[in-house]
Amino acid sequence: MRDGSRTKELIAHTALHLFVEKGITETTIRDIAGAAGIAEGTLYRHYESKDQLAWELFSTNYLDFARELDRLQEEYETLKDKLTAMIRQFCAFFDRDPVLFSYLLLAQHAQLKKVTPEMETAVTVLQKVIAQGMARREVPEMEVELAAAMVLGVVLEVAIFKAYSRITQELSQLSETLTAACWRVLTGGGIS
Amino acid sequence: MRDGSRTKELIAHTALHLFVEKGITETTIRDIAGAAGIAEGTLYRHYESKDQLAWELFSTNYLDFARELDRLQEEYETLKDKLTAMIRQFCAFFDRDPVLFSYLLLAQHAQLKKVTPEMETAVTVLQKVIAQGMARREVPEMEVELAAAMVLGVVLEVAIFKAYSRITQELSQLSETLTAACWRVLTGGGIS
Amino acid sequence: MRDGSRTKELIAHTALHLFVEKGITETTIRDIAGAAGIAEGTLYRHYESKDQLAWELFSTNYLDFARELDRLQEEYETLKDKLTAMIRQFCAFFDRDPVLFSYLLLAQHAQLKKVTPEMETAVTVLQKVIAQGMARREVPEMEVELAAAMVLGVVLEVAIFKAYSRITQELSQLSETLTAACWRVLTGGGIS
Amino acid sequence: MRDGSRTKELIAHTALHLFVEKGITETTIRDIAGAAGIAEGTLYRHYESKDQLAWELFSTNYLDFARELDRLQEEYETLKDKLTAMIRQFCAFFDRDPVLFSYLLLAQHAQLKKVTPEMETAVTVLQKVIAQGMARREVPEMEVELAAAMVLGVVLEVAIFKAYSRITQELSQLSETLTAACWRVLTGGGIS
DNA sequence: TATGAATGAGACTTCATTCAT
DNA sequence: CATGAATGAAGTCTCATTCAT
Repeated sequence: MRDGSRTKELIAHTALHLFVEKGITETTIRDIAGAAGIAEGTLYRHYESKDQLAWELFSTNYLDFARELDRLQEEYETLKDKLTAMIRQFCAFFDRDPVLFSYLLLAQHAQLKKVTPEMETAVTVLQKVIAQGMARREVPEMEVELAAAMVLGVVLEVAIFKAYSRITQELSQLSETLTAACWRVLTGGGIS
Repeated sequence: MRDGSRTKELIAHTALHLFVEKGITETTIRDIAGAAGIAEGTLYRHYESKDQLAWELFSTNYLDFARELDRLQEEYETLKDKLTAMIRQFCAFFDRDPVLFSYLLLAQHAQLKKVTPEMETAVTVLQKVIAQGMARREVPEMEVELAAAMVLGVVLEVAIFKAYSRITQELSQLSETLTAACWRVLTGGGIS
Repeated sequence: MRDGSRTKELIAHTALHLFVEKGITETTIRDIAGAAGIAEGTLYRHYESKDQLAWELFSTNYLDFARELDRLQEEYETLKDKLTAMIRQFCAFFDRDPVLFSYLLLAQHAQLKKVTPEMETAVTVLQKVIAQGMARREVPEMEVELAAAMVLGVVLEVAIFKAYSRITQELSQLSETLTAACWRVLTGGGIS
Repeated sequence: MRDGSRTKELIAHTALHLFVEKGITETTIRDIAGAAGIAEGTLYRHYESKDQLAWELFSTNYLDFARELDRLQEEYETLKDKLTAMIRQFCAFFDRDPVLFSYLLLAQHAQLKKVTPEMETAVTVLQKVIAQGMARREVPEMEVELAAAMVLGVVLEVAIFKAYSRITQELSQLSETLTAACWRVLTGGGIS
């Protein structure tokens, strides 16, 4: 009652889980309020609308993660080190909060329309890093977008498999395997 | 009756596009009827419900594609040939109807719950093929699910990039590049 | 079911009465639907929203009445004849549908904001007619708006008294009395 | 306590303006609190409810004004003098606080239901005064309610025009003109 | 007295679905 | 088979009011 920000976090947490479980549109305000143990109207003291709640949940984490990745890659010199660190970070992020990851994944299609091109995302960071690596002759030249797509695909799809429990190990345990695979994708089959 | 089945296809086609454009839940029966130039009630002559329409659109194509892949892989002996053919097929499928591909992608989250484990999907086919390849010592042993995830990721994410116009080439033109990348992922960096 | 326009009229009629009885904001969609014997959703097949219903009810009749008055005044030459006819018409309008009149009165404050200046209203017609009468030297010069206000006030307030049952006679029976009073207001007390 | 009554007046003042600007139902407690710079709950320290606030605003001023008029008319002997004084007073009232006048006007429809017949209003005072004038043979006999309606209409509608800025002069400047017009209405066109 | 987070009834509106024509 | 007006359950959101601080 005194601490409104606690309520806001409670709503965010509850909504995130329900969104992932049932889908955003399929989750009703009543669902969220009920699960959070608050009144329906209370939600609107903290979020303007359901859409805005979904967007805030998405943008905050999506953009924050990109910033985190960018800060991280700057600490390293080579593409190989950058990539290693980024994938390690990605795995840690997933393991820390798989539900959040799932949300980012499922919300993408709807929310990405609101992401303006100047916003930095994990994709743009990855492309930038790969482009630099090519410029440094670390890896052979190829279309940057294609390279980024393939690298991203390797990591993302494994995470998706994990989210669907098709893979059982912690993602962090696979970090090196993923890095190696990505590196092979980028280096075009030369000796790693 | 000929006219009737034409109407059904018209509905399917229109719905598919609207579903991709706006999302399934966000697309109303009125939207579909309006865009298809038919009355709202008419849709129910051809589909039991909106859910059933969405499901039919998904299952038909999702499962058909898996069957197609399976039939194809049987024509080849080695994993490498199987993979090459499957990826070629995947790219052709995408290029033939990118909207349909987008639909399968977006419908996944909601519809996959209705896919029973015994149904054969592209994922199961891929896993089966990879498992055989490992048994045949074509590629080194590793967790099949992990291998499948990585291979799938490479191909799928490139398709997604293409769907978002982040990549401009036709997917079929990238077929060999993708196959090579997947192969490197699987073979652990040995000489291809 | 076949004739949608009948339903629309039913809604209009029901809403009008409820709006007058309870006020616009105080009347709910459920009230209207219940009183009209239709489902709540049905209202939205005929009106975009409650606001639009209130506006259509207002504008149609308000503007129509002005047009009617204008057509009428054109049939006469002198201000006196025009005024006589207009007041007679006003009284007939009131007697024909007192509820409609009450609605126009009560909706004014909220709806008049949406009336653009170029729209012709009873007020503008009255001002025009009085201005012409002054130009023709039928009545002494004075500020047109002031003259119009006073004439309108005489007629309108009597109608309001009637609407509140403070006056019991039919308005049409008072038509001549009102005309005479208005004329005295305009002519500044000279011999009529 | 001094501070408290100041807060109450602040609320009254703020609410009055918002009520006129947006309508009573359309004005929320939050609107009022926000505009007055107080918390939402504070309003309830001074008024039982929003309805009671609206009613107090109305009844106080509406009834006070009637009392004022009544006291005033008693100071004069003849209808003509009474009327002159009352109209002068009305104009002064309007010019002093046009927003308050607008509020009384717009609140009428909703609040008048709560006005019991024994309460003295401006209308009853006017009727009483006119009835006396007729009894004194100052003006010809006619239905008192009708006479009152017409006189009231002249004055009220001019005020309304002024409130809508269709008339620009101060109402007090029109006081004599209005009195003369009303007199002509009452005297049936005889010599003023 | 003042605050403002919380409440919850209820308002408006949407939309999948039905059915008489 | 086609139509489209009608339905009514359910969803989102508002807002007067309460109450712990």
